Amino acid sequence: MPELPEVETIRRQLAPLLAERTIVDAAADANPKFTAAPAAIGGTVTGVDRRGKYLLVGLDHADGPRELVVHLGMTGQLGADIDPGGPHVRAWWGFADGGTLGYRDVRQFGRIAVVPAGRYETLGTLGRIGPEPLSDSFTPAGLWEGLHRRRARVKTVLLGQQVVAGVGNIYADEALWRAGIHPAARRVGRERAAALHAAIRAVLAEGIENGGTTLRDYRTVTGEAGRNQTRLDCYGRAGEPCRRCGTTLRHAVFDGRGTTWCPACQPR
DNA sequence: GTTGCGTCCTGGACGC
DNA sequence: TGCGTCCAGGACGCAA
Repeated sequence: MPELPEVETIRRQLAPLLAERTIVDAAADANPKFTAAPAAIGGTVTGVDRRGKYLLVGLDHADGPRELVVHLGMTGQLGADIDPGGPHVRAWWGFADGGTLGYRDVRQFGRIAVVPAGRYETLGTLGRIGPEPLSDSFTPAGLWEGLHRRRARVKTVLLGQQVVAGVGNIYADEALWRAGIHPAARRVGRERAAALHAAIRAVLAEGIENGGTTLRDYRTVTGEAGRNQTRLDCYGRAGEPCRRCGTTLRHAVFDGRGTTWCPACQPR
């Protein structure tokens, strides 16, 4: 399930692969989530950026600068070696030099859009997305204010993308474990918000350093698995002893999301 | 405006 | 071995 570290890993591989190439052909699945892919035809790639979990491919186009926006959802994969006619391929783009870029997505939770550059207001979450967690715009005070305004569970707020961008289920569990905060807490003080701020940055930075977390579907552009899954302290370890205190980690569903936490280190 | 639940979607795991 | 059921979760729609 691609979160910020996985998407950033893909972005870093994709940028040199797509640089200055012109899209001359494309096709998409009938699912409306993907039908926008051909709107990139005619564009020359100017760069590959990322915002939260969204990949932003800049395009120099005759009708003005555009952006190809790709969200990988749960099982989305991008790759030059993805056969456009292969199973679960929802879209592909062909380049003037003859190569292709395929988008495969088994569960179809991803989505593709093409918009005028920088115009994200029609894209729901991306139009309201919060600060990049590894940038200076994400501060302990800003996180505290974002949490303080809300009465939802702290983990639900993190997953909402409006207080901080790019955090998904895995890294939310990991960051809350590191900060010692119960995932269902509805109030977080300034001190604990600062600890959570540091934890979010740390787990995401480590995730990027390790090339992302592969639990099942995630693969880089070159088809490799990430290495971060061996470093997880909390997510997916329910029933096992906490690495900090030895207490058995618990699992429950909060707001529809499977959640693992340590009842001793993360008291309610 | 906020919160929380249901839905989409499919392969794998599991039980019988 | 084969079948049915459950589970995973990001984003979005909708009701309260």
